[in-house]
Amino acid sequence: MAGRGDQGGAPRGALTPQRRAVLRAVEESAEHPTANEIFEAARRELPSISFATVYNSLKYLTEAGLVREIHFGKAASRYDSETARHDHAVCTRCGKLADFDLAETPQLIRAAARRSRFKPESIHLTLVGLCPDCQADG
Amino acid sequence: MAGRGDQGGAPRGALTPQRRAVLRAVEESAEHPTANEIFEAARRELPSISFATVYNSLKYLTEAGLVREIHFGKAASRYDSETARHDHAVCTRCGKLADFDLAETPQLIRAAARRSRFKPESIHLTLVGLCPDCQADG
DNA sequence: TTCACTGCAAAACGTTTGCAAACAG
DNA sequence: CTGTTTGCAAACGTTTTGCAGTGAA
Repeated sequence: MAGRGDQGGAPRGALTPQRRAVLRAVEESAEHPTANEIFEAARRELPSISFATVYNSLKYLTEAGLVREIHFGKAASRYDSETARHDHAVCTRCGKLADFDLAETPQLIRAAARRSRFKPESIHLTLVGLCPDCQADG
Repeated sequence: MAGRGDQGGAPRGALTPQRRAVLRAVEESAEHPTANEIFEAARRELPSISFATVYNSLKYLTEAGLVREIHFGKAASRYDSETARHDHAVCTRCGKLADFDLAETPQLIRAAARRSRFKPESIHLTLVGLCPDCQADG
């Protein structure tokens, strides 16, 4: 079945319309979207896109370094178009995920490596607390 | 169906044989076990224990502060009987998860809170790299 | 009797995979 | 052709839930 025209064939190994739509969905989302949210957004632009393609595209984009995958707890993965190293803060009340950057991470990595005896590659730092909005709402 | 004797009835709100078996499984595991591994270990001691009970018990023990749940990436949750605040290191080669403790976390929390404008509650820090064994195996 | 806890089975959730169809090169 | 990508649907692993049965209080 199938084959109405939009689907199928692709250029060799690069930015297909689907991948572009997925990338745009990540870039244009203010928050850090989940695969599901990306799917919905991409579908508005490319109604025939499938869930599997969203996942394939995210995998491709992540490996290509255009997008970064973030995890916290057992919740669904979220995606971030800011690919440089940075830190996260999660709100315990509304669940918002914010980016920030700590200047002292190089020393931090060295200290952590010394203590753990691991050969360091990267460090993940997440602050858990109340976001500014939730602090205000009481 | 059922009711062969081991299952069922329980004291009001506390350490049942099942919960004790689950707690022991976490404490006696050298590594940080997954729910599945805990299930297998607990079953050796209490053959009739079910998966659901392991999850219920882990939830109870976590809320009671006897056990701590740790996540990394999209892998299954792992459990840790060391409940004091501490940091983790994950090996990119063999997947081993090690504990360590960074002395400078209070300053770190303050710096992160200042940068993110969140009201801090806790901080999660994970070093990603090569564990000592995998460094040796080259 | 009441109520928390157990065991089972099925459901739910996010994610991955197998496969046929559809192209680009 | 060959090789890659898509869409669909079904499978997967982890975790949660509904429900009946059980026993301590």
